[in-house]
Amino acid sequence: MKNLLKIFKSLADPQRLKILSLLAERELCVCELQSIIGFTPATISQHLSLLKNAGLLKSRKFQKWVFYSIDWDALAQPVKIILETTLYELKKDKEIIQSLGKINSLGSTRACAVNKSEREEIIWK
Amino acid sequence: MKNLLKIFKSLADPQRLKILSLLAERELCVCELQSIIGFTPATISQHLSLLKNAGLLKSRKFQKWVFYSIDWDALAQPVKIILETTLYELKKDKEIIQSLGKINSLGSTRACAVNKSEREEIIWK
DNA sequence: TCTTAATTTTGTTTTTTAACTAATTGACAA
DNA sequence: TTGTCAATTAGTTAAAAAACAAAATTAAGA
Repeated sequence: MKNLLKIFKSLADPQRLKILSLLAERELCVCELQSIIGFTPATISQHLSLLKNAGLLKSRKFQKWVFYSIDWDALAQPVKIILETTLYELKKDKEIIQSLGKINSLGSTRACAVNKSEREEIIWK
Repeated sequence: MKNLLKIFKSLADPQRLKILSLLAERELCVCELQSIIGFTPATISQHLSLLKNAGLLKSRKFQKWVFYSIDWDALAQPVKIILETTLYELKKDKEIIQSLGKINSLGSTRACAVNKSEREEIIWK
């Protein structure tokens, strides 16, 4: 029960649902998430470590940045089902749609976006 | 998002997961739930109204008692999937198994169990 | 009608959670 | 090595949640 409980606690917050929806699109670093959903870097970092601790996310360091993404491979089947269902539903939400729209307008001049092609060759840890 | 959030908040508590697992077996009144999982009637009642408010439960009055059960018919498909997956997983949990065992040893001499056959003819509201 | 039993509501206390600021760590660049 | 930027950790505060006891409500039964 403890594992499931951790999952549900991690899903029981609007900011974290937003973060998950964004990470379902592509990997993002803390500063990108911050610029999309607001709050301080510390707050975003807290949400991310909570989600990671629940087993939903993985992260990797690249240069100065830490990139987070959904850890699909590590998810147990039932959790995968719950997360997929949730993400599918969230795509209909106005506020989520708005956030997703901001991903594309992040701009490629951001420091963390400059070495994109190089970054994508790095293996996940 | 608000609806899903309500669902996840309602699932993010060990007592409520236990209550849902019990109600997945059969309808139960507040006093039966109380005798299985403990806490005061007021606390049980609070958990039940929170779950009902999230749309997961329905209730009906029969004589002195209020019987609660899972409102499968009213659940939207994605919520149904999430709840089914969750209940399936919870069946493997030691603590949940223990609680489920207590359903059968509730005893038919309980006041609320005496008119069982009569009760089951009453329509849900 | 009056009493009793089951449940709910109200008010209170304690714990947990979400946010912030400030201090620390880690990686790179000057 | 030193400075800078990204991220994390630590410490604080305010809000939300979970429990309880006590009072209010509702339905039966005396």
